[in-house]
Amino acid sequence: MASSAIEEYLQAIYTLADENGHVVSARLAEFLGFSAPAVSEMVHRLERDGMVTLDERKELHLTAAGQDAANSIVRRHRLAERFLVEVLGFAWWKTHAEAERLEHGMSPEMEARMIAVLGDPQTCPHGNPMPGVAPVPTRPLETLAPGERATVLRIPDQFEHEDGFLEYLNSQGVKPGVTLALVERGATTLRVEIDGASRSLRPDCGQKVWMSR
Amino acid sequence: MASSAIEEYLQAIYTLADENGHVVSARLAEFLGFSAPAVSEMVHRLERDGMVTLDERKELHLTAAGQDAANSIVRRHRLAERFLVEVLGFAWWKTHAEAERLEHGMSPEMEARMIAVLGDPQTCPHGNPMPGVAPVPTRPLETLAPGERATVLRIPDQFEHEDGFLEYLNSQGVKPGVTLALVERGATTLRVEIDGASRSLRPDCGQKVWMSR
DNA sequence: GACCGGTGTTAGGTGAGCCTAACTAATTCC
DNA sequence: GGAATTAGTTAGGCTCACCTAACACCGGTC
Repeated sequence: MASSAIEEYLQAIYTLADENGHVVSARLAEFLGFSAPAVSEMVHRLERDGMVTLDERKELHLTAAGQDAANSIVRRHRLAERFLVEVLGFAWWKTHAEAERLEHGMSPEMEARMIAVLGDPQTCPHGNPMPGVAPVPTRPLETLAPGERATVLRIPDQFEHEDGFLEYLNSQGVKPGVTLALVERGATTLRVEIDGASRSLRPDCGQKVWMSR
Repeated sequence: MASSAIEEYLQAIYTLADENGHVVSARLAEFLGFSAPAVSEMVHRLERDGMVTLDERKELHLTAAGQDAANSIVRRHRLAERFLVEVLGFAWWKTHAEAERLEHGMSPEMEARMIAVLGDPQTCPHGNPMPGVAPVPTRPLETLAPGERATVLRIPDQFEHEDGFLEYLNSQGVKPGVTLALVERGATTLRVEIDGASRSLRPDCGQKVWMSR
C-alpha cells in the first residue's frame, strides 16, 4: 500500500516523464512545490523501496513495480476526473484538485466498477490518455500555420497543474473538442478565431494546448 | 481544514454519542483501536481547537463547530456509501471501508452534487439517517415477541465497524428491507424465519439489528 | 482501611514528511 | 580560468499521529 505522498511523487514522475522524457529531482521539486531536500529524501525512499532507479546522471527511472504503481494512480486520477464531469456534472476545468484527493481512496474494485460505468473511457476530460492507451497524434497550437484550422485535443496534465490555467482557457472559449484557426502568432500575442470570433490568448498557450494534426 | 485523523475522531464521537448517549476517551480508544495515550493527546488537541469540551466527569461533548464538522463528515460518509451502492453497484455490506477513505476527499461542491444525483437520500444503505434527519422509530431485534414479524430497518454504524459483521448478516439473508419473524430467543441462539426458511443467528445480532416498530 | 478495576496522564520514543541554512559538486558562461 | 548558475546533500528542526511503560486517581467492595 503506497501512501498518498508516495502516490503523489509517482504521479509527478509519470507526468514529467510523459512530456519531457527525462526527470531529475530538481524538476520534481519545482513541480510538486516541495523543497529540494524533501524531494531528495523521498527519492531515496522510493529507490530503497524499489520504485525508481537513479542513473549516473541522477535521472529518475521508474522500475517495473514503480511503473505499475504510477500507471495505477494516474489511471485512477483520470477516471475520477471523468466521473466528476460525466456523472456529477462538474465543469471540465474544475476537476483536478477534487480528483487529486479522491484518487488515493479508490480500491481496485472501485476502479473496475468506474471503468464499467463510464464505458471504458480512453482519456480524461482534458484529453490525456489512460495509461497504456496510445495517444492520438497531436501538435502544439503554435505550430499551426497562420489561417490553419485544427481541433483542441489535449491539455497535458503538467499544465493542468498550473493554478487557474484551465479556467483561463475556458474563459477564452478554448476547451477540448473546440475547433479553431490560428490567426496570428507574435512574440507577445497569439490570436485565434473560434466560432467566427477573434480571441487573444496568452502566448504560453502556444505550447500548452495540443491540437489535432 | 480538518485532517483525516481529526475527521475520524469526530466521526467516532458522533457515532458513539448517537447510540450510547455519553462518550468517554476510553470508549473512543476501544472503538478506534488506538492506545489510550494517543486518544488522550488527540482529545486535548480537539479541545484546544474548540471542537469538543470535557465536563467534570471527563465526558466528551461536541461544540457547535465540532458538531458541524462531525455532521459534515458523517454526511459525506453516508453519501459515499449510497453512491457506491446505487451508482457503482457495490454490495450493500461492502461499502464501509471504501467510503471511509473517499469521504475525506469530498469537497462541499462534490457533496452537493452527490446529493442532487442521488435524489437527496435520507439514509445510508444500512439505514442510518443523514445528520439532521429524524430517525424512523426502531427497536432491537431481541425485543420482538416470539412469532412477531418486523422489517430490518437499520444496522447502526457502530456495528458496521465490526469486521465481517455485515457480510455475516448478508450470508444469513438479513439485510435492510427484509421482513422476518422471530422464532425463538435463547441465551445462545436466536432463530428467525425469513421467506419461509428458518435461520439461526449469532445472539449478538439481537442488539445489533434494529427493526420496524 | 486496603485492595482493585477502570480511566487518564506523563514521559519518552518512532516514522513520515515537510522545512531552512549551509555546504559540495558539476556545468556553463564570459 | 574564474565566476555564476544549477543540482544535490548534510545537518538540524518541526508537527502530526501513533506507540509502550509507568504512574495517579477514583469508585467500589471485601
